[in-house]
Amino acid sequence: MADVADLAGVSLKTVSRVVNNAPHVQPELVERVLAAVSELGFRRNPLASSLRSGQTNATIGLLIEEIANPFYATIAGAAAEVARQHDTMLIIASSEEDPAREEQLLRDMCARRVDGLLVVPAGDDHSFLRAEIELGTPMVFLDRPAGGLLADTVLLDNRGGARAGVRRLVEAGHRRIGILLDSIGVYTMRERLDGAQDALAPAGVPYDTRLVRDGVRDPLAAARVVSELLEGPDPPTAFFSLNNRITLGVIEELHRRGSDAAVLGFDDFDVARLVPYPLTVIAYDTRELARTATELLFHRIEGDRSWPRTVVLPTELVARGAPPR
Amino acid sequence: MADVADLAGVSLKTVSRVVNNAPHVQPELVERVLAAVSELGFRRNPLASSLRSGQTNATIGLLIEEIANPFYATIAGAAAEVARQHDTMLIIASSEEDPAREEQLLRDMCARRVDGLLVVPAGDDHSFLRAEIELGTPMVFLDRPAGGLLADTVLLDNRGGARAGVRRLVEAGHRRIGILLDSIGVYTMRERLDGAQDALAPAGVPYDTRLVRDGVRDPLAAARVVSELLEGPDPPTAFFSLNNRITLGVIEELHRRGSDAAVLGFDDFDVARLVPYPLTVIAYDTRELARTATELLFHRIEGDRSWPRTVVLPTELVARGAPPR
DNA sequence: CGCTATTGTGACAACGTTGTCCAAGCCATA
DNA sequence: TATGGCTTGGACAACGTTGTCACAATAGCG
Repeated sequence: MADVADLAGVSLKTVSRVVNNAPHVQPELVERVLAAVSELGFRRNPLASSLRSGQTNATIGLLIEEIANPFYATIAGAAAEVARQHDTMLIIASSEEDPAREEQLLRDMCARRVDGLLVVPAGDDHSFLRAEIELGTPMVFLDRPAGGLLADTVLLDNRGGARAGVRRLVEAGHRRIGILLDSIGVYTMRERLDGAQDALAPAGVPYDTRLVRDGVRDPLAAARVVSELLEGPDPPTAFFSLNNRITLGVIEELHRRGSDAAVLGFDDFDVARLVPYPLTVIAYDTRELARTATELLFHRIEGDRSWPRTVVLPTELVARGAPPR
Repeated sequence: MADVADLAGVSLKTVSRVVNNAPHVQPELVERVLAAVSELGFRRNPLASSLRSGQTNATIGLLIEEIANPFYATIAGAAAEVARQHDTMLIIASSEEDPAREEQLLRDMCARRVDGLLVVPAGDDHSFLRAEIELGTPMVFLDRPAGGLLADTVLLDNRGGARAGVRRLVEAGHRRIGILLDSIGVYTMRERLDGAQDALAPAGVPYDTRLVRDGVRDPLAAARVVSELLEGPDPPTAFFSLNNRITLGVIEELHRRGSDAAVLGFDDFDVARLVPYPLTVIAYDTRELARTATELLFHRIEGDRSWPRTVVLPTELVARGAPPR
């Protein structure tokens, strides 16, 4: 900047004024400075700028579990889009579901003085962020609530969606429903399971824990569990899979066996149309989830200091897949 | 930091030494400083640090077309993983295939003094980056080559993969092959098309431009084009779709019609196993692509100043999908 | 013509760090 | 006791920028 000032024959401060479009600079000087800027290829260093001004550095952080997962990729895409509308860069970090790593990454982002933070929580204690929040870094949690912290949160209606889906199964006469889930340790899974129970009880269908299988991590495991349940005594006539990875495995196995069990799956997926089996999915708008959260974050960044909000977005039942063979 | 120094009763510089694990500080003082640090909740500001030291700021930038696209999401995931191994943060920005936006984002990232840049090019002129490269910001291009710039590049063997796939179709006796592509303006599409021609010519199969359809943007369009070709005179007996979005549409339409045309698709996709149609895909390792590029970038960051390299990764033919009904 | 507004410009310090350099203290050796 | 080396701590400037303030130049007024 000093070089530019020398070349243009003005003071360093005048250069600063020009590059910041500050008022009260003679048009002629502006011209000279701009000429010098482009001659020297000068570009303002936003880091130094935000160091001095203490103001925003036009960066927000997004913490997710795993970028390569389409759910989080969609979130990242929507967040990036909103960020871009606010001329803000997005830093993305993956916690890989590891609470220790999550804490380290969040601290690191705060140390970088991001303007705000979007967090899909992995751990269940986020009280270490309280100091940051009080220090003025706005944060919005999405998909899952923060642990031990009152903060803005945007969630899906996991429980309501599961309740509506299972109610439909029950109304269709199913009394034995196999339920497959990834991990009961995850908030969304617990909510979905609670929703299923909500729907069973009033219909007088007993909640049979032998039909509920935790720890189903991938399609292969799902296929195996379906086999077990179908070959056991008093097999289920319907399956409720609590995420789309599981749904794929369930369908594959049912298709292979030529079974006609009903399938209800939480999470939609793009190729669902192509799947050779009829199923009902509990769908939701992932982009909307992220968009809502990011917009809330920018409200906070722009100074909204009102009481923390919790927003719950609706889910929808959708019929998918090819009709049975 | 000054507050910490006061509380610990040492000089500011000593605090700096402690937080940087510098040698030659009395263990007792280290203790006092650390106590003060945790009491005051002090955290080093890496931005100010890198401003002063002029050294790395432990951040690399990744420019892709669109985060929500699984291909780019996978790239981002692999890049993030390698970055993490180097204790480096990853900034991700989407160009949305817009060259002007690409230029702006790349300039912005350079202004933020990232340690290096990973770029999936959207535009076809990147000469504006020459100044940055000379200024010492390492860059690696992946999936597509940079335009008008000699730089490190990691590519897939698009042409070879297409050649091998089409050769197999030809060897199976197909003489009329419908080819569907997204946009001839994209480098990878041109390469794949060239590969197809490479395989047709030596087998004496004419390259019939009426069978080549550009501008097929989504599965629906692909289905429509398949219909047209099949209903036209002298319909194709095989289809080569140049990306997986198109493959989905092609299969859906063929399945609907009960056709038994052969399908060759560029790009693998996770649910390919479930697809109710036999197909051959040209697969490749997206994670490996990104990993190779990111590791090359870190070599450069760590001081490798050798001549720019171009790495081409192989593709593989894989049989996928259910056997015909 | 002197007086005050108004506008344009620049000197200076500060943001939070760290590199450089010097000084003080200590010990060992001659 | 004097000399030298080694360890440790601190003063200072600098990284690239901007906020504050003061000053100079111009215009407007009686």
